[in-house]
Amino acid sequence: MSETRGTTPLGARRTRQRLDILQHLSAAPDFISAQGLHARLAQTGTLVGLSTVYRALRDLERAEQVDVIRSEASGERLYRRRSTSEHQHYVICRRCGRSEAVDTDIVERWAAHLDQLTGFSNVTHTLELSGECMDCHL
Amino acid sequence: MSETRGTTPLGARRTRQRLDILQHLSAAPDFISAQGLHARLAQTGTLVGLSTVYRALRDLERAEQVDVIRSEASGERLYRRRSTSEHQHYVICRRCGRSEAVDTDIVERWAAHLDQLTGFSNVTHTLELSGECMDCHL
DNA sequence: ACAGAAACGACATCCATTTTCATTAGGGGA
DNA sequence: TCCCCTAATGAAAATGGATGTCGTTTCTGT
Ligand SMILES: [Mn+2]
Ligand SMILES: [Mn+2]
Ligand SMILES: [Zn+2]
Ligand SMILES: [Zn+2]
Repeated sequence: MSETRGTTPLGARRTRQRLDILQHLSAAPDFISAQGLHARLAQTGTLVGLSTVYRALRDLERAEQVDVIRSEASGERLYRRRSTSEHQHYVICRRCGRSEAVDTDIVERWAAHLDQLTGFSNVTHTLELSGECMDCHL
Repeated sequence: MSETRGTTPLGARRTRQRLDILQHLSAAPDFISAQGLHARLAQTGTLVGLSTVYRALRDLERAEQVDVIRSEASGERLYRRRSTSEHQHYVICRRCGRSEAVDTDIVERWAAHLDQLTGFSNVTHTLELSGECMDCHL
């Protein structure tokens, strides 16, 4: 009882749609929106409802399986499958969307002291970096 | 010719609405949304169209007169008049919205090297901090 | 196989922000 | 000061990402 079987990770059922979504998300090299992912799935003949894509991404976010940013350009939330168990920060190319993980140890260490520095408790941070990748810069 | 008179800052006309908006925004101690500001103006009998508030805030943002964050809770963009000429980062209380400027020199210096560290050009950053202020923490 | 619950998906709805467009009113120049 | 051009305004409609609804489908443990 209260046994966590490898077959049922976190109360999440394993449906054809969830698998397809996770697979296509993992295959995407960069951040992608719910709608973009839905379009990709459709292209390859994988029929998944848009609502389902939104829900699956929301659940993946809760399970901390993805990093999320907000596109300044389109206003969409963009998702990327995490490579490590820890959250990461990325530089995203403003032009083509290419993303690259950045070493933010310095910032993380600084952030860890914020509770003392600010008088606020349970301080969390959001850090997004954008620039122009070498291919797009001129 | 091509003379920049003090009377015409940046092609922006000085209307009653713009002045009221800037005044009320400056009076607000914390971050406030377009709709919140619009409501505040209405309360004090200052009639300004909601579109006008949105437009004025957009222009203030372009002129770098305000710092902007995105409320995770309401999804709104929140604005705060800048006290200095440089951009700032803040800790915002998740519960009551109180905001406090934070010294981010360390991060700023780190960010200045990102072009070399990442291979991206013109790297800009977004940093948002949220926590619970002393009044709200239990 | 069965039953209860979770997931689907087409569609409706929400809601912040933008756009439209007719009207108003700044402000530089004469 | 008066004119004119044009930016600014605002009511209303449109946009668009995201979430809610609800009847149907599909898991999964027993
Ligand atoms: Mn971090
Ligand atoms: Mn900064
Ligand atoms: Zn690029
Ligand atoms: Zn508080």
